[in-house]
Amino acid sequence: MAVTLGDVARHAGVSLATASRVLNGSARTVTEELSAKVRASADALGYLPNAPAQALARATGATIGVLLHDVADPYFGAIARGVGDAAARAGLLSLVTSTDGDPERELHAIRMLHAQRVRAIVLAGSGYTDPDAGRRIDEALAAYRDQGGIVTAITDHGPGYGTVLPDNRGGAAELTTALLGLGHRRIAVVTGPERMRVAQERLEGVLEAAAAAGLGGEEVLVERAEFTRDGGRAAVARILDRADRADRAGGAGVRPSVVVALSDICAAGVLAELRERGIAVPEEISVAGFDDIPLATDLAPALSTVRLPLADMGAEAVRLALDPAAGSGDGRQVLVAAEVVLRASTAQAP
Amino acid sequence: MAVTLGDVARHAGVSLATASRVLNGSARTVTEELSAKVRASADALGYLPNAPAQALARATGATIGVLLHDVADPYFGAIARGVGDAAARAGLLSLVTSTDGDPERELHAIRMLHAQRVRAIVLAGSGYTDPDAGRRIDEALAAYRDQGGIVTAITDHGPGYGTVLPDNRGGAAELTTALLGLGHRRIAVVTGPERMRVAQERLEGVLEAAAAAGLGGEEVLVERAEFTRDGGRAAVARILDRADRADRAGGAGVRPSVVVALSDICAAGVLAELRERGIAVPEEISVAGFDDIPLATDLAPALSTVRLPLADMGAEAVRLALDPAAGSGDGRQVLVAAEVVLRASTAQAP
DNA sequence: GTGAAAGCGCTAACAG
DNA sequence: CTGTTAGCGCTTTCAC
Repeated sequence: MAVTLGDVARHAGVSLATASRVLNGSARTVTEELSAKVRASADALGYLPNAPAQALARATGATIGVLLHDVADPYFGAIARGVGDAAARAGLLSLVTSTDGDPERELHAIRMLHAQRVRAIVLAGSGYTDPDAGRRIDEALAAYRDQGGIVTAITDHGPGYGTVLPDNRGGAAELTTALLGLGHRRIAVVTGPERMRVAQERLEGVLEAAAAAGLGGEEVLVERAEFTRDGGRAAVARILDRADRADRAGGAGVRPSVVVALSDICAAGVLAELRERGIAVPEEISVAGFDDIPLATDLAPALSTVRLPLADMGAEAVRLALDPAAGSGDGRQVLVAAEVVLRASTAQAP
Repeated sequence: MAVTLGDVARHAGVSLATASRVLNGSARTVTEELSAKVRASADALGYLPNAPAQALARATGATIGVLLHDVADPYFGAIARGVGDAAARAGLLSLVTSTDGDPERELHAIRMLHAQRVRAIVLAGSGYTDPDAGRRIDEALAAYRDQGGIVTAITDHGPGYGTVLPDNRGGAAELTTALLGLGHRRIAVVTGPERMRVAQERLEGVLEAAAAAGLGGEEVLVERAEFTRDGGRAAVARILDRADRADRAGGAGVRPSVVVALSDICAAGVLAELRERGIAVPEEISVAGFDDIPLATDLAPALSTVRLPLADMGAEAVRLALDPAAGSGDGRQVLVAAEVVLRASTAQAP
């Protein structure tokens, strides 16, 4: 049914090999005359290469895989876009898998991508810290690499992988310092699940800056949450309830004057909960996020955050994968700067 | 290098055919004894099927393609997530292509997906109305279908395609009616580019409801914009500038009392522009959007909009593609209801 | 129920 | 520079 290379070759009166050479690039060269004939036949017949056949013959496909938590999440969506665009520029298609951060599903996704013989796998959201799940995933990744696959990561996944390294720690530290500069002395941090490397790095940045400014452990409340809107909402609710209970028990002013959510999505939930409780932001409590997702500036109030060039990071991960010369340092790393963006959700401490 | 089916067969002491039958399903049955042996060998050796080879032999791949404007856009991101999940449930991987609505890129993407021999193509964001570009795209799609491909669409693409049909027109009409009920009599509509079918349908819904309520052409201002934040922002700026100019020229009260942006992203831009101009929402002007993207409720103020079950729509499109019995009506359509959600951005007309 | 063998469409030596 | 040919790994008749 479909037009094959053979059909084109016959129609052009050349051999299969020649047709292949002109249509699907090759080192060897073909005379312009035959070349033109083949091209003419190809589009007269409406030839479209059979990618699986090419992948089989070449032992590598024309696709690139992306592993992330959720494409619908603005953070990952932007990365997926960057990966997709860079892949397209290289003539590749991108396979996107949303795993919700579930190690079992990540493992399965990696196997599927491996089976597809994708040219490379970009790890965008698999920042596990859990060694157990990590081992099996590493094995799957190793098997893939042993067969010529390339793995590249956004956020550290250990040495050996080309890595795009956003300055999570530095950005978080800078943000914290800025907040401290506004006079805040009691700060609540809504961080992500322990297994997420980004969450850990960002948390460390906050803690580090707080400690450097002489804040003690009691002045920095850390609350874990999923990196989702509801996670942020619930986390801030717990923080406030606890503070209020302490207040009633005699303490005073134990409420934090600022809450730093380590992801914008989370911060959106924090804002929602605060609004619902009638707590004015930033008059009573300041709020900051991280990532600077596209809608951050449209939240109520406009969210102060740390900007990361998400799409570029995705593109960079692809470049690292496809270009053996890209990246520097022994782990082939690309460092990405984070930039503090102060908007309306943060103000001088009351 | 890689472990092949042949290796497994040899290791298990059976033929290639038998190994294939047990590992990659088939109508024929194999004794439990051999079956077990093969499975044991397979995972002793760490066998992973070669998807391209399977695709070549079977003449169809284990992937599904999604064509959309931009994965990073919440509307499409949610759809992509739904498609990806449904695909995963069917054991398939999903290929995502962002085209920014550019017909040339859409055409190219369709060809790439066809070349990959994807099992189906889900058209999520190709609602062109422009017949010129449409023709070439239809041809590419037809060629794909002639070779056994299945095309399914979200939003109407003409008969012949299985279609998931959100009630754009009805939702827009209902929203408009609700606005009219709040006393608004001068309404501005920020719609999308002419080539986008969704934009047209939604616009028609608004116009229809307005006409039914006896509003004349002068009371409904229509402004086109790209369906992006900046598009919405610029559109509302044009609307206001024009109204203000008219005001100065002697007219009075020509400013609309409500602006309906036919996409939430657009509405976010509208809100931003209004905020910048110091116009209070909803006190001076009400604003409404469409889609109910996840962050709609977190905008400033919380956005009134029309909810569409985006992820479900994506999943439904996949079901339509994979299950020949799915969908009803001659065009195999699945109707999806839209629900008006009134939040803080709309209020009684001043 | 199981195996042998013929492709699927293309690439890449290898000759000429 | 061009053509011949042997696979790539798997599925699938077709015999046994």
